[in-house]
Amino acid sequence: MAKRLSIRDIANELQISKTTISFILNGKAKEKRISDELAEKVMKHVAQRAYKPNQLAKSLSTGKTMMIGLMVENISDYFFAQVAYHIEELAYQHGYRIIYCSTDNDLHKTQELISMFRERHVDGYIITAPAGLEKDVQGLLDDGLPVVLFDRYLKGVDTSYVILDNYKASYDATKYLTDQGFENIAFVELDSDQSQMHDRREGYLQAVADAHLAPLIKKIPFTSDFDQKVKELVKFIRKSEDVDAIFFATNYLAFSGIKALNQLKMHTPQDVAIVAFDDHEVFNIYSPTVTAVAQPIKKLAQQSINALLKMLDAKDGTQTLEKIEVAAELIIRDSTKV
Amino acid sequence: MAKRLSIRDIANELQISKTTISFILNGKAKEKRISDELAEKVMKHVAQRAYKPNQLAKSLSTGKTMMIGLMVENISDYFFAQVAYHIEELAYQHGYRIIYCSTDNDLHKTQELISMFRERHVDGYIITAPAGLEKDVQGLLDDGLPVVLFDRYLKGVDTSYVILDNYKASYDATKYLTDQGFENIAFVELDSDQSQMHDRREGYLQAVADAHLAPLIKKIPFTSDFDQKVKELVKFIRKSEDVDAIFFATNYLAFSGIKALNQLKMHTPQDVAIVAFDDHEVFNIYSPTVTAVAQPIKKLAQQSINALLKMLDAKDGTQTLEKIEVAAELIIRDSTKV
DNA sequence: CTGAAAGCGCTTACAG
DNA sequence: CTGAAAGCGCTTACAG
Repeated sequence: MAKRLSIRDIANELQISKTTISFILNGKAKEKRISDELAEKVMKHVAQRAYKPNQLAKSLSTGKTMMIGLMVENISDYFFAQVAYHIEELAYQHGYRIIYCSTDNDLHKTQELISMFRERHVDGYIITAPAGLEKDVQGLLDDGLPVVLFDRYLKGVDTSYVILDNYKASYDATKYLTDQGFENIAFVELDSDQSQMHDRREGYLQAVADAHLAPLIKKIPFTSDFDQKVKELVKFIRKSEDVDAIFFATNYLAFSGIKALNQLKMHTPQDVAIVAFDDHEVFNIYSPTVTAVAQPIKKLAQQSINALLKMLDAKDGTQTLEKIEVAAELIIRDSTKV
Repeated sequence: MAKRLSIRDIANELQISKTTISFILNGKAKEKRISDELAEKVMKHVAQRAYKPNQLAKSLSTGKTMMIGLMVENISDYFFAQVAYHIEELAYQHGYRIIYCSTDNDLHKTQELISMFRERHVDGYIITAPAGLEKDVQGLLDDGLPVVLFDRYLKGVDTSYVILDNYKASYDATKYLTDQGFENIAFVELDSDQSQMHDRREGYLQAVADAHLAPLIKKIPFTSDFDQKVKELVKFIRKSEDVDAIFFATNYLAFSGIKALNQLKMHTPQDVAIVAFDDHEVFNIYSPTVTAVAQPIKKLAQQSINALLKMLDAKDGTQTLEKIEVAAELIIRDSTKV
């Protein structure tokens, strides 16, 4: 293994001190009043020798790693994978690298991952928090580590967050259904205790109430697998004969629902209309195409990384928190045509 | 920001040397013949003070970071996201952390990412290589850095790889179609120059030839977006009237094809049967469900990380390379029913 | 303008 | 069995 060049090698080759080279490499030539010629000479030589500073050593002495820890619920989920992709891209442009992981929405696993990220000294965090993570996030903040909550916030934790305006998005989608004349709109959700689920349910309830209709909520166990969800939904749909529209709180639930409807030989939108929260590329492929509440993924990614960069740039004490609720977009397709 | 504990703090608190503590923490207590009592006392104190060694410092002095660089084509793609998820899990169990990135199959971007990973001193690499990366991978190997090629190999680069047996998988799927009595089987692929595309095409060609049928290949530009692909396929299908089955070389192509068939109001499998390379959860949801060549994702992930760990463990000189071709599984569903 | 020196927090060869 | 010391490759306060 070829020995890597160190700053000392460069210093020796050029017969000047490491200090001077370090200053030049870190853009402090002007500030330290180093002559332009010298700076240029060094830069040229460094480029020619293809010298790359050792980031490990740099991090050890500066305390910054230029790494951001991104904890999503599951990196293999379409929504999170997309978000991760964009965040990676944007972070990269600002000199930051991303290190991801999947929390599986498991509190214990997430706590372990945080402690691993701390050991690795990541500079900042973007987290889709499972319920119960309040103390751990507060712990990070107390130690001066910036955290941006993503997709859901944590009550009582005062830090930046970027979430969808779930309440309004859900309200609007439901109202769209009532406006279309649907009268028995069911809401299918996960029995999880997260802020976004809660807000989606509330939006639905309000819109139904505003239209003087009766709500009907079906909760599916969070831990059930795909086939179990389908089974649950088949049962539910079968016994809810008068339901004329179903609003699924996530796209995965919608997939289970579509499968269930297929099994029941029911047709969309003739027998029952459907709307899904969270768009998915597939919704636009099969017919009927599926009406969906689309999260503006790029925008969410952008806002998150921006919020974090702002905290990262802030000198101690001047923290500016950003609490952002991004508006969703209702994409109307064939599954709700009347 | 609370000052973190260092090994020196622990040493002071316990009135023994850093050396001893370091030995104990690294499981060398026995080897260094440190008394059990002392070792236990230290461990207890470390646990109680919640001392975590600084990985940065550790890495700087050992030269190991316990990080693996995982470069996939696109982390937001279903297949790669799944693989990444499993690799992360397995690596974690062996004390390694994963740092991912997406190459977008772009040579230049990939080269940059490699150089970024080198700066970060990752211990090993798992790479889905874009065409033309031969020299860069060889460069890593020359510097003693282990590389496992994933999903596709690179001709002339002698290192471990884990790929699907694309040729056989493709041959078998095509043979299944000919056995079913289909006589005009088209093969839709991307015009990219990667080993796996090449092997899939060859498998198809051989199976068609073996059945004394004529091949029909349609190449779609790699850079086209979804709608462009659909358009191309609509044109292609319209003018290829006698085609009775289409074999798509990737699941994304299959999605475009399904959309195209929908636009043409053609029915599957009555008008034309379809098979997709790479299974997708959605293939089992909509009807007709889609026959697919499934990559055993978990197995691929497992083999890859194993191959890498083997190289990582090897003392210099005793490298054991693994060149693994994993068998695919043909999952027969409704889209090819006769 | 420039350099010698201390320090970041570990590991480990060496000496006893 | 245990410790003082050098070293990993940077940065930066300090001195000139």
